[in-house]
Amino acid sequence: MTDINFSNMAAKPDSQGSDHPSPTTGGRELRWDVIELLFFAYRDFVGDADHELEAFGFGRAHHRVIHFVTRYPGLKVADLLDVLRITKQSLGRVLKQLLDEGYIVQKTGNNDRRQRLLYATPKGEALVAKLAGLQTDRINRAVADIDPAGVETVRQFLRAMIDRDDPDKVLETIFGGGRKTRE
Amino acid sequence: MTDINFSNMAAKPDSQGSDHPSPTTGGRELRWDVIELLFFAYRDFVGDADHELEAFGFGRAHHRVIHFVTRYPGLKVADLLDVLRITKQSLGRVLKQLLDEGYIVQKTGNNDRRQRLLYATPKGEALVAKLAGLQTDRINRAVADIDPAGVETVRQFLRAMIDRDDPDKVLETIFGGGRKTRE
DNA sequence: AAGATACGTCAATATGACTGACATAAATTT
DNA sequence: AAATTTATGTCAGTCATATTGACGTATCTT
Repeated sequence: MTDINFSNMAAKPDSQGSDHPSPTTGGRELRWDVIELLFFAYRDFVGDADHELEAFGFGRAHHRVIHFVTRYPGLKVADLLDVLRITKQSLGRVLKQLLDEGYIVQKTGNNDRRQRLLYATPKGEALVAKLAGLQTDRINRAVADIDPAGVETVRQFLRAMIDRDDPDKVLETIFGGGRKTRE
Repeated sequence: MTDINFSNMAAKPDSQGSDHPSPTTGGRELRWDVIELLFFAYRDFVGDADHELEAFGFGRAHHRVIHFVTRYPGLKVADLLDVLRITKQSLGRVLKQLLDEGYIVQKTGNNDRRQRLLYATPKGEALVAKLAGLQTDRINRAVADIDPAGVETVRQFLRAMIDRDDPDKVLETIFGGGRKTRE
């Protein structure tokens, strides 16, 4: 068992305690605590799904694709590229696998027949629901001691952490009634 | 301009509105909203640093290493592996680059001379402070409309999202006075 | 002296990302 | 009708980050 009690690890001078005091570095208030909490929270949050995905031979990329396709049926390839902030080529391989293995189907657009609208199959939806269930469990544990108003504050915080300058379609939906791009 | 107003994208039946009502899927309450907010919030959060890192020829892996070394001086290689949840080999290359380019130095442990304790150089600290500054700006914008009690709720939420079963050294520090592993 | 530990490194591999180029079909503009 | 643009798919090559497994060396522990 590696030696335990931080014989080496000195607490940084500017980080006087360890918790929430927003230490300063060079006169600037840096939110080390929130930065690190976000890192660890997200690490463990995606870890839930990662574990499960291994059993399917999928990775995080597959999860992101099938998740958003399930949630926003009829998503176009171009929309997905916006949301995931990856390139067509990166998406291509992952999407092809999900199509080949029957998690997603494509339908030609009605108005524009160049478009391939994406829909999750029941198989795909089941996988997404399973993964979302794991993540929901974690969220529920996390908000167990937080009242509804507090949970709304958490949502407000997360929403405010997101760039709003050029929202993609999914974000417009999330931020509800955005209609920024047209009246 | 791609067609705007969701001519294709049907809102999922179980997601009646778009915002916070915690829709249900198959009788189970799934927190789609928080799941997606976490995805977008983290995407944009790390995006800040990613941009800056390009100028240095570094990636996210470098950031994580130099960040934790700066914040917890004297961190051992083994500790870093615990925190980052990667393998020695993955860490090796990144760490070597940071050493070679003078962002980090190693010192032999006093008690145990097998250990290589890691310390950030001023150059390394400057980079970390710069990146943390960007992330702090985003956090500050996000909490601008949230009162101190609300910010504390956000911290509470993030802390509760983190696995506590086998905390590494850094987490023990963050969770302050944990001392779980020994009296 | 023997064994365990901390670290470094080698080889081979996988995944997810990238750029740039090019092809096709369908829509739009001229 | 012809030219252009758009939406998508794909090819080739590359890069960064991660993996497992094996092995070596110095050092600490037993």
